[in-house]
Amino acid sequence: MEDEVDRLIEAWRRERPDLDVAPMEVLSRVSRLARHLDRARSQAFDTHGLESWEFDVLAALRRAGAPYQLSPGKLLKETLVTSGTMTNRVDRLTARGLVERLPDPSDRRGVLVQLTPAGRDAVDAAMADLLTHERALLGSLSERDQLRIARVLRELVRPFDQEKH
Amino acid sequence: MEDEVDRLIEAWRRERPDLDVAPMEVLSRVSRLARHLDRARSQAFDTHGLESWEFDVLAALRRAGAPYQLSPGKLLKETLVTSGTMTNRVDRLTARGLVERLPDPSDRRGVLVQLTPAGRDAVDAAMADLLTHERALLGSLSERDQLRIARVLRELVRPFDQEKH
DNA sequence: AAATTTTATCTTGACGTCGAGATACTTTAA
DNA sequence: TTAAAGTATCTCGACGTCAAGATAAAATTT
Repeated sequence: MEDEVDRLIEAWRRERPDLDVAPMEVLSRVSRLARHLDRARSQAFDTHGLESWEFDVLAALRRAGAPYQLSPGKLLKETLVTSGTMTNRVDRLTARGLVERLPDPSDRRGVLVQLTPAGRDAVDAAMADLLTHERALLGSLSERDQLRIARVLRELVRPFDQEKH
Repeated sequence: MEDEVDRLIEAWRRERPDLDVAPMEVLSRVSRLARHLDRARSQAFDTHGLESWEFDVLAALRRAGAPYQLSPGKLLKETLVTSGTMTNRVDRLTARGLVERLPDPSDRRGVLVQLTPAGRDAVDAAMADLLTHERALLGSLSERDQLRIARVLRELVRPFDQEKH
């Protein structure tokens, strides 16, 4: 059974028979699937009154464990946005009462961003819901296929993860 | 060997042992890999003086085959952006001499966007280069693994492709 | 044939991100 | 101890996207 990427590849094969377009079979599907996942995520978060970017920040704090504090610098490394963006995000999350800014006791330049109880509740509920949705998406895959594909994807991502630091 | 997603999952398991985070093994890797691919694409296009969004539009026209014409409406379906965005993109590509706007002879409301020879050269060169880079990324995978993963990804994407129309 | 609805494209204003630069504080070196 | 370099965060202007609305033409209905 065909998908959109099959159409895409077929068009390129017709127009550029000189090119080997085999890599698209994997990588174009990864890109398209990711775009769809983003949309599905946004929908799942809608239920909880959260935007995707809000979840990203709150989730980073939640993962850090009690007392759910991270510096803006750590946060922007976790979420891969720039410092100007993070300042803006923390401003808006503060206005919504989901996080608060605290002075860093050990560095007077620094700030700690901390999850409020409301923020923690919001991210916990959203995360549970997100996983339910994701599980449904993977429903068609056997457990064995899931393990297989996870292994292969890890292989593909590794070079990127390593090139930092 | 571990990757960033392993770290991520481990953190969630520690903080939320009540949740089944297995779906992240596949889907978080898809999202992260896609983000990395976007960056790699941007770099590949840099060599040819193209932005990613420029390539997306030019590639859609190129795939359409001679005479490399599509309406703005068709283009925005292919590239998944809104009409305001497409107007803006076509404006800028026209300014760069990579496409031109022609009146649609069969519908006076309509416009046809056509690749110029310079536009065609640019997209052809960029596409060849992109595939070379992508092939390198997939280098570590056996052909068999590539086929396998493509098949599984097609399965995962299909529900999304179908829900439209 | 006139009125209505639909289709195609462009215009506009709001919004979020980026990236360069500014500010304040800390660390290292002289 | 003073100067220089480094680090953490915020400010601000430019840019691209989106979504709603405007305009124009075509298709459909009456």
